[in-house]
Amino acid sequence: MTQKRADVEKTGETDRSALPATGWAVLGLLSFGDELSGYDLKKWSDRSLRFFYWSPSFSQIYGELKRLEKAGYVSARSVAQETGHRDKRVYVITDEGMAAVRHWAREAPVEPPVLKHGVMLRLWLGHLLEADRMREVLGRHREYAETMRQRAETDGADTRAGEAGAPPSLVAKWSQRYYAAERDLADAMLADLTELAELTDRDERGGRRT
Amino acid sequence: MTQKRADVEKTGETDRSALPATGWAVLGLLSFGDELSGYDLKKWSDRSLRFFYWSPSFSQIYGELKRLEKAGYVSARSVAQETGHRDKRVYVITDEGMAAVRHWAREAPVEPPVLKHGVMLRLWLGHLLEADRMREVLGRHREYAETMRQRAETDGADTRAGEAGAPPSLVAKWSQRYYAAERDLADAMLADLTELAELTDRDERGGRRT
DNA sequence: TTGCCCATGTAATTTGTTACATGATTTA
DNA sequence: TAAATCATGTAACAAATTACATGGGCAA
Repeated sequence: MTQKRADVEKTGETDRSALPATGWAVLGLLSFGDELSGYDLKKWSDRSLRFFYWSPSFSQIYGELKRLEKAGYVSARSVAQETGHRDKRVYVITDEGMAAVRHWAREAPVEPPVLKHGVMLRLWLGHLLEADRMREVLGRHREYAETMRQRAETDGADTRAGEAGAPPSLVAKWSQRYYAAERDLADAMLADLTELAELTDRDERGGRRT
Repeated sequence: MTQKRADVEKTGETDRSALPATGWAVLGLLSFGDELSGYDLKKWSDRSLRFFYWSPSFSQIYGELKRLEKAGYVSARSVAQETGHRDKRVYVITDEGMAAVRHWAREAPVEPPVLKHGVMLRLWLGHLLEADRMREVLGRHREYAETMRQRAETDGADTRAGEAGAPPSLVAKWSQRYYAAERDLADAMLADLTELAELTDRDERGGRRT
């Protein structure tokens, strides 16, 4: 029950290479080389990061960009829009930024995956639920997983920005398989539920209890 | 790109049935009927919730318990310890608490799962990594998944507190399968990596480029 | 003429973490 | 005698969300 203690010495200096994971994620998007606005980054993260690492909100992306700029990892410029649109602020990764992400990707310890599975949280409370509600929730989740799988498939090409017809990246492939597995897991649980119902049914008929 | 807007009317009243998911998780633990301390809850959540819904920190559990008590969903009493230990504060769910979780489990909309997969975040940055680092990270993740699978198996009996030899709950089964799938997904990616290396190798020998 | 898309950002709030304080008991 | 376990809690901070402000263009 040890409360984790960071093994960082507490010198008064702020570690400039320290960023929250979201910061690395945003810098990672930029590391593919394009000059992008906060808005672009949000859209792109919705069709890439989203499948394996949640997509940050607009305000967070804007915040991270500011932090990255201050750290010297990205540089920004304003571009005027053709039509009456508001000016756009676009960002590119700097050499220092590139070196920093590379270093992070190669050296930083990998945190274990975080899973917050709302569906299972409900089903875990099975003693408070009717079987029908369980089936309903599971059915919906099955559809969600299948939809995500399809999206991972179609958006997979986007992972390498631009490059049309590029082969799906390893992670894009992983995502497709992950959501396929999630769908199959839902099916398996649905089957478990049916089996359980049959057992109960038989027991009731026979007047037995296990 | 719609910024989500809660469909709750903004009457000045605070909705007493509103709780963060963590609050429901803690109340859920208590809904199994035992009288437990914050410390107990943390330990138990580490071997149940953890597998499908992250385990809150001590301080959070203590905070949530306070909130639940204020809402009337749990009641607390202090019990003296035999030996010199500090007094223990134990909690039981109230009837209102029971009604509230039940209602939540049955009616509340189910949020989609949240996944933050640090491992994939690294591998997604494959253009900055050597194949060896990728293998290393994946190998470690494979071991992590296998360990979690085993723990889900052994801790599964704990899901229904007490009841020795109780059959594994649906969710315990799901967790075991989930981590087995996670392990297999790592193996599949490792295989993809090998295949990719072979292709590159062949191309280099033949002097071709695809 | 309603509502969505583009576009950027601030403010307020909530959620969650780590560090720290305290202290007795048991185990290696 | 060092460490881990039991036990509860506060304070400071970090991370992330929602709400809000602003405003033009475009499609149904």
